[in-house]
Amino acid sequence: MEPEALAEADVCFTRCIHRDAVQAARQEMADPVAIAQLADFYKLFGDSTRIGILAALSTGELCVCDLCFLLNMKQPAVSHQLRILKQARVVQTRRDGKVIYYSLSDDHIRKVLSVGLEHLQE
Amino acid sequence: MEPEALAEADVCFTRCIHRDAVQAARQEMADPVAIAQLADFYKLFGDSTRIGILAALSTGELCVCDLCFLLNMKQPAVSHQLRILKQARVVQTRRDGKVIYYSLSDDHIRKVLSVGLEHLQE
DNA sequence: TGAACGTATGATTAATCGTTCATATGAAGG
DNA sequence: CCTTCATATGAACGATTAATCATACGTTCA
Repeated sequence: MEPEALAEADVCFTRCIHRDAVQAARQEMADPVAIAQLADFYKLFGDSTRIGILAALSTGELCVCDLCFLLNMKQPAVSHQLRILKQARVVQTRRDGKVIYYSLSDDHIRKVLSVGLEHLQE
Repeated sequence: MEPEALAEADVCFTRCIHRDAVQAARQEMADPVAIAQLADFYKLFGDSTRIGILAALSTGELCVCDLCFLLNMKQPAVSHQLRILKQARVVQTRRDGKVIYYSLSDDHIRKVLSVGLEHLQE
């Protein structure tokens, strides 16, 4: 028994497989690593708190407390999400004395937001 | 005490608030409803299984079992995710006898995928 | 109509994730 | 230095969610 047939039976006990279409998809689509990275990237946008933060920062830099006030959230909650966004290099920081200003690190982020908003108002 | 000051103290006990920047952000950024919708939309892309399905379907229509085989997943898992994607009108179906073919419902979806992939390979 | 097959659904479990409280860090000013 | 203030961090809890198993549905064909 060849390995492909084994894997096939392993996931679904059926013979309805369009091998040509599957083969084509396998070649055309992004590799699994890119898929996983893409999911991780979009996961950042899949939370209303973080989207709120990003939408706010898309209008200009803000400090942590601005975001707390604007989004009506507690400070640790905001800081935790900012940490996630910063680790993913989606936002960047600038320090001025005791205040730390956050801003979008990339214009790509702004584009992702706008593409999503476009889709919603089709 | 005016209501704004009350809300302010409620979320963070600090006075570091740039009222002009917050005010500007509040006017420029999308309304909270749109923000929530946007998060729900991107949540669909924030899972590697669903992104895998969408990436596969971006190459053409496939049946459930094709996706099982291609992504090496069990059939109920695929069906559950397809159900979520269909409810969100991200994919659509076509029936041919016993087989149900899934495809992307919209070219916007393809664009979202490509914008994300662009960002990753900067 | 009854068997076979592709797909959908329900309940359950396991793991992920965001918020919260409490506390720590680190810079500025007296 | 010692306090104040803006922000960060850690632990714990609660909620969401995806995979799994078992089973139901609906179409086709003999």
